[in-house]
Amino acid sequence: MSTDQHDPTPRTAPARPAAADLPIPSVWTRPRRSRREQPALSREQIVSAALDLLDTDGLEALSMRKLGARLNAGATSMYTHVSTKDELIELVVDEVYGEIGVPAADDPAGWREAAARSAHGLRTTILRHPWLAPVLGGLGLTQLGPNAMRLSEGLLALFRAAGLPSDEADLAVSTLSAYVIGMSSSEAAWLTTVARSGRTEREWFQGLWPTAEEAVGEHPQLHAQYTSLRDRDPREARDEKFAYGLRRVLDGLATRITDGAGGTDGAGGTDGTTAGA
Amino acid sequence: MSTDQHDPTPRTAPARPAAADLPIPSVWTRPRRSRREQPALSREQIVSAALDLLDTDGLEALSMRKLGARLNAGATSMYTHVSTKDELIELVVDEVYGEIGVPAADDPAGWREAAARSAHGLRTTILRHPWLAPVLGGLGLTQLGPNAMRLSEGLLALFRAAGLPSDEADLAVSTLSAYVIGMSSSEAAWLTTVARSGRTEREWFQGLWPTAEEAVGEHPQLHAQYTSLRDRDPREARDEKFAYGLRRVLDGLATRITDGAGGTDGAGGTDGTTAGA
DNA sequence: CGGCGACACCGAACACTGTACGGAGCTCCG
DNA sequence: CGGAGCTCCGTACAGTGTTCGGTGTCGCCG
Repeated sequence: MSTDQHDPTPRTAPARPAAADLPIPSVWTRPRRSRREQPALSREQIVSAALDLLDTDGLEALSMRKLGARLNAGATSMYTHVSTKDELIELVVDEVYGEIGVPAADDPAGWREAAARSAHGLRTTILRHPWLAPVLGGLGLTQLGPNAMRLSEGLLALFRAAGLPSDEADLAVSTLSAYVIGMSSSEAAWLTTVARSGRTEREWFQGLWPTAEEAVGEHPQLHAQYTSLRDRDPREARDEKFAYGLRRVLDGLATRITDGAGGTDGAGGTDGTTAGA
Repeated sequence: MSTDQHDPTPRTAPARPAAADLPIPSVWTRPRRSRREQPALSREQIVSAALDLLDTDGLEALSMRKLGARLNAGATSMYTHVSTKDELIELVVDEVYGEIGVPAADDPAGWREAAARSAHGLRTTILRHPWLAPVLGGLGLTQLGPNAMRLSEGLLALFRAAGLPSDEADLAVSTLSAYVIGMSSSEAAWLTTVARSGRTEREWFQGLWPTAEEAVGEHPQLHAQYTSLRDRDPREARDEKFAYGLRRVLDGLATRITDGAGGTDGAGGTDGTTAGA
């Protein structure tokens, strides 16, 4: 082959020795391979390196300089492929959206299982990349990346196939996503603080106990809740909590699907309009 | 009176004119009032100034230096009252939690309206302080601040009074909160980007339209959804979307309350365990 | 009443951050 | 052979959070 595109040595060799003392620039010390036929830095490369950095070191560890270093590139070289750090993060977010399988819309009767599968998929993705939690909070559900769109489209189709009219399918997707993102982000935040402490989830919880017990003060319900959590496997408790809420959300959606649909929604009382204080 | 504790002049007067030209330091130009009996800087003061800054200029505008300037104090003076910027933010978050009314647990039959009221309260608080969205993503639901605890306790009591056992009341509260936070954060994120553009919500949406139409590409459901949103009042659409999801969540919780409770949960199929891809 | 420890405040400094800009090296097209 | 155009990068700027040493002032104790 004529291309040596994965050359292990840094591309620009010894940087720049000011002006003098450089060891005779010969053909051999010169960097090889053109820049044109293999630009050495690509958007995908940058995005995947950023993802790596985020997953291993967390959100605040991602800096353009560190990212550049990891790619044997200068700090500002990224800006020819990505216009801003925020844009880069949006790209990375869509990248991880790609991990979530798109549900199949066949079998209308199986909508519930399919929706549950997507929900769990979204959750595991968030837990695998906990830095998503604050980022999603700043980005919202309305994503324009191709992978996010594929997923939305699939969910939309799923609820359409289950019998909802198109407007309501949108509402249903948002409801489900909001729940999953809300719950999973909270878990991710918890896991992040635990991880930062270097302790296990259980150790951290028990270390927190004295503080919590005092803070819980005169609140009997909270106290009961905390004590009952004390001797449970935290991870199992989280799994169960997520599953419970998911069942409730799906139950709520089911009232609009399995019943004679096309009703005026209703079901509740005046939930819709009463503003809270 | 001997104390002039709310002196309108800045405490450190004209900052510092280098070395010369200062107008003869006499007894009269000296700052009055002791530091001991009115420390001039208090935690509450700092927190409320920070809240102000956050509400008017957004999350990234909050810096210790700007905060200090607003309080006529040096940048690092905050650190005697607050150990870290993150801690400060936690305090501000609990402060805004205080805006949300705690539900009353009397009248078990009215649980649904009460829960809906709390949900709307949480939502309006998040929309009033949109910087909460990314912050909550990094903090999770488990808050130890007094106001957050008051609210949790109230919600817990509400579901207990409605007939749920204590473990399940916790699950119900989490479900509801996750939905509300997920949905409202998404709205807040949207509003933040809109606000940054200086346009109205409608203008921004219509300006986005060409891009969106292209990005939507081959996805028919998404296309339909976007076009149907095109001629609606965005704010009304958001309100309706939130209300719809809230009804669904409350419907789902209702299956565990108004029915013969104490069942084995069930209702769905295998929602609980199937992991997603 | 004098001294002293505690305390609130602050200026300077450190190690970083995102990014604008100008220039260097390169390749391809005319 | 001369640009045009592109990628890459060093430098620089205007910030950031936080540490540290110092300074002035207070209440308290002897």
